[in-house]
Amino acid sequence: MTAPTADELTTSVEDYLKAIYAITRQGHPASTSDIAGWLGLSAPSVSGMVKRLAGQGLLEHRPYKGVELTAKGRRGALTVLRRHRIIESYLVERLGYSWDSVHQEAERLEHAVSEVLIERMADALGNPEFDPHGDPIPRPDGSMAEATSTPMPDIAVGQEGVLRQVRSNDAEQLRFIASVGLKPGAVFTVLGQQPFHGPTTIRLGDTEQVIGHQIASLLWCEVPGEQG
Amino acid sequence: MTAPTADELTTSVEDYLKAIYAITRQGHPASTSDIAGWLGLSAPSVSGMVKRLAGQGLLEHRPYKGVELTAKGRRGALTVLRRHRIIESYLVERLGYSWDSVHQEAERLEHAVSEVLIERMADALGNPEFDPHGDPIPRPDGSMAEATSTPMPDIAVGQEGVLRQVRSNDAEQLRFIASVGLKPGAVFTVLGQQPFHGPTTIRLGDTEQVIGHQIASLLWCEVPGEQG
DNA sequence: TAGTAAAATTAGGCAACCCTAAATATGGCA
DNA sequence: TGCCATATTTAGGGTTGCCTAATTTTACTA
Repeated sequence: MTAPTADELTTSVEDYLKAIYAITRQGHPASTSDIAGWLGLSAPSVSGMVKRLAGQGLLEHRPYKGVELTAKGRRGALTVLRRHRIIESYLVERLGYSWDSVHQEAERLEHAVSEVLIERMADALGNPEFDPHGDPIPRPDGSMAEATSTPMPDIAVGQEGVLRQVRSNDAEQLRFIASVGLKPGAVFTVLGQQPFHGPTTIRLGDTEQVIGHQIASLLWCEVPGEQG
Repeated sequence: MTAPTADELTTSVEDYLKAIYAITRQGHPASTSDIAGWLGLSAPSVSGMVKRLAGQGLLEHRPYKGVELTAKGRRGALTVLRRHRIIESYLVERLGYSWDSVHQEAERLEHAVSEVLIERMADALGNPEFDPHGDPIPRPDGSMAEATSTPMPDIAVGQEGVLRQVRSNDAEQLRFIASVGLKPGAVFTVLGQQPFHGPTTIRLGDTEQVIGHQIASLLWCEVPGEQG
C-alpha cells in the first residue's frame, strides 16, 4: 500500500529511460559516458541522475559498471517509445510531415501527450505496428512486432534481400531509384559495402549496381530468414 | 544586436502570461492574489515570479499595485492562446474529443507544440477563427475576430438573445433542448439568472422556460448590439 | 605487479520555481 | 487622522537537474 508507482515521470526522467533503453538494446549495460553522450550531458550529471533513478526503482546501478533498466524502468521506456512512434506516424500520415522531419517535433510532444490522445491517434491510424522509419511501435502492453526490414547498407555482404519500402517522398530520388531497376519486391544480392557511409554494390538480375549511401539507406529491405 | 528576445518561454512563464492576459482582459491590472488564485499558487511564489518576468521585460510591475503585460508579454500570451485554441479545435474536429474534455489535454500540449505544427493543424482545419468553445482564436499576428456569441448564463437579465450554436454532441441533450422549443435562430429574452450555476429563465415566444445551468451553458447566443 | 590514463563518482554551485512564516505597505473606517 | 485588516513582499528553505573541479576506482599496459 501507499505510493504504488506514482507514475508521471518528468521529461528528464523519460529521456534517460529512452536513452538507457536504446543503449542497452545492444546487449550490454549502459555506461555513464554512453548515457552522457547520448543525451548531451556531462558525466557527473548522469551519475547524479542515475542514483536518483535507481532510488526510484527504475534502474539497477552497479557502481563503476553501468546501469540496466528494471522491469518498471523498461515499462516507462516502452511507454515513451510508443508515444514517440505513434506521434511520428500521425504527423506523417495526417499532417504532411516528411518522415525525416518529424523526430524533433515528436521529441517534445512525447512528454506532453496523454495516454488517451495516443490511443486516439493510434486508432485513427488503424493501430500501426511500424512507424514511418520502419521501427516497430511498442503496443500498449509493451510487446512489439519483430522488425522485419532493414536499410540496405545494414545488410551483410553476400546476403540476398527483397526491397520492401522506399522511404522518400522526393520525386527526383524516386525516379533515380526506379531508373536503376529497383522497385518494391525486387530481389537482389549484396556484393559489397564500403565503410564510412560508402556505396553499396548489389547484383540485380544480370546487372551490378553501385548505390550511394544516401539512396541506399532509403531502401528498406527484407532479408529472408533473418527473423528468430 | 545581441540576444534579441531569446523566445522559448518556460511552461511556467507561459502559464503566468496566459493568466495575466485573462485577468487584465477585465480592464484592471492583475493583482498578485488574482494571479495566485488563477494559477493555484501561493502569493509569495507569484511575487517572486512577477519580479523575474518584469526583469525579462514581459510585464510591468507597480509594487503593491499589480502587473500588466508589456507588448512583448502580450505577444507571448497570444501565442500560447493561439496554440491552445488551435489544439482544442483540432482535437475536437479530428480526434473525436468532446468540446468539454479537450481543455486539460490542450493545457499540456500548448507548451510542447512547435509553431510549424500549430500552423499545420490550423491549415488542416481551414484556419478557423473560433474554437469549439466559441472563443476567438488569435491569428499568428496577434489579431483576433470579435467574439460574437456568449453562453446563455452570461447574458444580462433583460437582454434579448438569438441562439446561434448548441455545443453538444449528446443526443439526449439535443433532444431535450429541442423539446423546449430552442433551436438555432430562436429569439428569446432573459428574465432571470440564479447565481451559483443556478438556472436561467427565459421568455421564448409566449412561454417561459427555466433552463438548468448545464444545458444553458451549451447554448451560445448572439446578443444584438453587444459588439463594439 | 606497478603505474597510469580513462571512466566514474563526490564536492560544491547555480538557476528555476514552489512553499511557509515573518515583516511591511495600503487603504478603508472609526 | 490613526488603526487595523488585508494584500504584498521579503526571508529562508526545499527539490529537480545541470555544471565544473577534484577525487577515486578501474583496467590496461609495461
